[in-house]
Amino acid sequence: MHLINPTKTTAITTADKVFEQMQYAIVEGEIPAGSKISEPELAKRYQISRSTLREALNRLEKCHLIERKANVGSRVVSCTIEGLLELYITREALEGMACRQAASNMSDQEIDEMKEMLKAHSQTQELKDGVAYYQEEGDLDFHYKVILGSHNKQLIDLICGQLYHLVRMYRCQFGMNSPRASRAFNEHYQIIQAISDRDGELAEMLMRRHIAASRKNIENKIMQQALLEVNENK
Amino acid sequence: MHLINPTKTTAITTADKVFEQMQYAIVEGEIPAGSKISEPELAKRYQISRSTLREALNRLEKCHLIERKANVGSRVVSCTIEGLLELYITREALEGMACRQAASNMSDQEIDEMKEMLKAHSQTQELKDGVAYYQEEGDLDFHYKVILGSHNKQLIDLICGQLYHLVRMYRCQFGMNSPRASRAFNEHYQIIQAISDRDGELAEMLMRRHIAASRKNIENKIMQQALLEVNENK
DNA sequence: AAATTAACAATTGTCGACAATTTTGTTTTG
DNA sequence: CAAAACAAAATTGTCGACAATTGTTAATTT
Repeated sequence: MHLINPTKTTAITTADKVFEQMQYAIVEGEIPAGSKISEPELAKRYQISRSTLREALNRLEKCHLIERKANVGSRVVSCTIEGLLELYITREALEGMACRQAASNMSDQEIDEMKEMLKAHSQTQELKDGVAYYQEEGDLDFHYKVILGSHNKQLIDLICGQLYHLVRMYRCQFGMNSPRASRAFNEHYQIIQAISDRDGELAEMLMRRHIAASRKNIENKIMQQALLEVNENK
Repeated sequence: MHLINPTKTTAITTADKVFEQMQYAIVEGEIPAGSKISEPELAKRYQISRSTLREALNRLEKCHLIERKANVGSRVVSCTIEGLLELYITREALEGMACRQAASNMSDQEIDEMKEMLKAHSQTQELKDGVAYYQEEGDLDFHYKVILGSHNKQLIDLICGQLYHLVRMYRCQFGMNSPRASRAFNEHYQIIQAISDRDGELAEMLMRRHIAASRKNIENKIMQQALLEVNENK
């Protein structure tokens, strides 16, 4: 998954590096969701000046991982259920369109590569029955390829550059490395087929259903979790 | 149009104010599209330090009006035809979904207000036959109301906070304050009707067609312009 | 005692200076 | 003469200090 978790990153400046570190820390909850950010404290922790830290904070704000108020300060975004649903609605719109565009704009070679990737993932999944691996890495990998396949810079930047950090954060914080793998796999296969057939309308529809299904799956999981907690407390 | 061009803004800090000034300057082409940004020069022009200017630049980058490269500097984005089309494709996806959500989430009162706004615009249009006014202000106003009506913070932030500055920039730079007013008006009316009927599916479809029509209109206009230039040069 | 005000501490915003990098122009070399 | 290597100038990135604002605690007033 070099696209999301690259060992060799494009980070040039120290602000970039701190940005990446903080990004992981926030996504994984090491810096807790909803917590206030103290500039002096973090500057000390990362051994940089406040100016550099603020530069990093600006980038975190760009991908919606923190929120700033003038003269008050920054907070890590909090992971609410409403926020999660809003995020998935937005993904449905953007990735659906990206998928439609991919059906028009991907080269034959790109399509072939994606088919092979899916084949490889299917084997890996069977061998290790490593559901977690497939769901986490494979799913993201698939979506990334489709988005990039749209060849639409605006869409690519919005989804990959901004939304997906939030997506990963929600996945981590709500502990969603979970199943739906086999069904998702079939859905992926159908989507590639539609792209391969250059059927943009169908491709968009399938991608939207795929994401909507994922959203509903999560909704159910959260419902169950809530019910469980109610039962424990009585 | 207080939503886009508020007399009383929420700008608190000086970086905010400079950001707003530069935003207008870029949208209206006073700072030319594609031009390099010299931090020392602009800091002098706005009578602020470079740190403050860089804070403003970060916000401009957030709404995609400038692009930065590490150790190289910032450039104002350039208005290309491909960029324009990509922008409209993205709008189609996002505003379509926002419209679907608006059909679910707008209150009856909000819907009534929007109906009245449209009525007012229709009268203004007839009286002054001020096509330009309607197209420029009225159209943006309508779209804003729908987007806000989605009650989806993610969508609202993406569209209003980021995309629309670019939309205005393209409109300014390509000189698109032009007709399509009467047809657009009917389309607006149909969309409100669908929202009022709580028919999200139809509302989304109509909004997408509305934006796609606008995109095709622009495509044609650019085609003609290109043809004109070819004829002049021979 | 509760509420208001006043002083204080802490945090954020802004500034000017220095360090690192890129760009430009010149010189050198083949 | 073209290309590569070097030197100088300009630009960006980073730093620490000061100014302005906010949040908190203590004192005052009703």
